[in-house]
Amino acid sequence: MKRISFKYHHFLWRFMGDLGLQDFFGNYAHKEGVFVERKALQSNYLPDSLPHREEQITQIANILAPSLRRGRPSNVFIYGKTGTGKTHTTNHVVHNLVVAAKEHKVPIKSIYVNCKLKRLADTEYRLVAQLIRECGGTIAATGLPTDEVYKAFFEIVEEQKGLVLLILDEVDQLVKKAGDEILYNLVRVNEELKHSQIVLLGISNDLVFVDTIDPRVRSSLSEEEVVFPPYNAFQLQDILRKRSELAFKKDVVQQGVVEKCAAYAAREHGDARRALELMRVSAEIAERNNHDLVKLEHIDQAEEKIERDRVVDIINAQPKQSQATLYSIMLSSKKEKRNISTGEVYDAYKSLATQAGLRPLTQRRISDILSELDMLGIISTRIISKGRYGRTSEISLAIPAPIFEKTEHLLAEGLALS
DNA sequence: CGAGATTCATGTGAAGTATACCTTTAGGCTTAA
DNA sequence: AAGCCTAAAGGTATACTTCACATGAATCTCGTA
Repeated sequence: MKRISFKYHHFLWRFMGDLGLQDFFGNYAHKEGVFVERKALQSNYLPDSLPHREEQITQIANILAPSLRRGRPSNVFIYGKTGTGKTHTTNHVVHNLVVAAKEHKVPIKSIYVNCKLKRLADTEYRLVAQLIRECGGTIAATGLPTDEVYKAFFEIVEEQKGLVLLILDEVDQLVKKAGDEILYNLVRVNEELKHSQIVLLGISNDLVFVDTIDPRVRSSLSEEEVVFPPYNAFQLQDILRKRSELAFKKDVVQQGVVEKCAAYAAREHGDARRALELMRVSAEIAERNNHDLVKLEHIDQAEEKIERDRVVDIINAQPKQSQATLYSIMLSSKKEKRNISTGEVYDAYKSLATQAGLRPLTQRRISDILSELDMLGIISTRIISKGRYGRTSEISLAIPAPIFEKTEHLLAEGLALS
């Protein structure tokens, strides 16, 4: 599709516009679907109420409340596994705070950055640059001294003449990659700022994360801590029901679907995001198959689709060299069913790279790429020593077989034809 | 037979290099008074 | 003379390479029972 020239595309569009498209859209609009409000199940949807998180809401609210009297609240550290509502709850509270502040004419601004997003905020420089962008400023993507970027950011903060709430989602990812100096620097800023103050709200999936950072930073970063326990199956059911009521028409969800979605997600440490996604994708599958009832079997299909999409997204986001590495793992693991060693992967990679017109990287670099892929959960590596015959990582794909086929095709296309 | 030394294939840390990009500065050119 | 553009100089972040050392259990060596 992407190879279709503009002219041809244009022609196609007009052709369809005249004959088929109107009908198509017309049918689509009148078609009986299961959704009323699809958005209500999407992961970025912010519901008005967050059930079973009342305690955390009051905790955070209490911590941040002094800001309304122009005091400086403590920095907060928020823990919890993925999908326990950390991000939503925090944003919910902060949003309400900002609204209240506006009413009372107290200057408060909030900045939200997700540190996990690759190439956006995974180094010190990029994080600060992203912070500036969030404030509406512009900054060069590279080339500036880091101090300079900090300075630019401070100036923007200073201009606010008030409180700035800095929400750093998934800080643990950032610190793991870029070190804890960033946090130290941000904390240190407060001493230099005259008219403004910064409050850090760190959100982390990693429960032991705080123990790994510099004690100086630790004491100032986690002045207050809030823990988000996982939802249990009943709470998940409750959440799912509430959202389904918003999202679906009446009586389109088969008995037991909610329970099954909740059970799946509860198995994965109570991940509500996953439960909701499962629900939404199941319904989409049902809808696409022209069913007006979301059935249990759709959930299984949905689960596979979600996993596949996740893998495909990750792979597409990878640079060419990582893709080549992954592809060579796939090729060699297909040849031999046992786990593969680093050396084998590197050999396969070298020939593949030259074949695809890439400059082969060194083994050192491939080793790093492998551990990155491991972190992404696409492969799994385990260092083993084979005694007299050296030490190596046992590498295996962490992708289920049916998804494997699709992605392999994708990689082959992306590499060989470029 | 068993304790310690060897050995292999690679993991891993540190330092160096190439590239791409940034700002500043200086010089040359144009323009307007 | 002032203003603007361009190119070189000087600087940085990032991705990668080079170098060097660390690892850890199967195997080897050699002393001992």
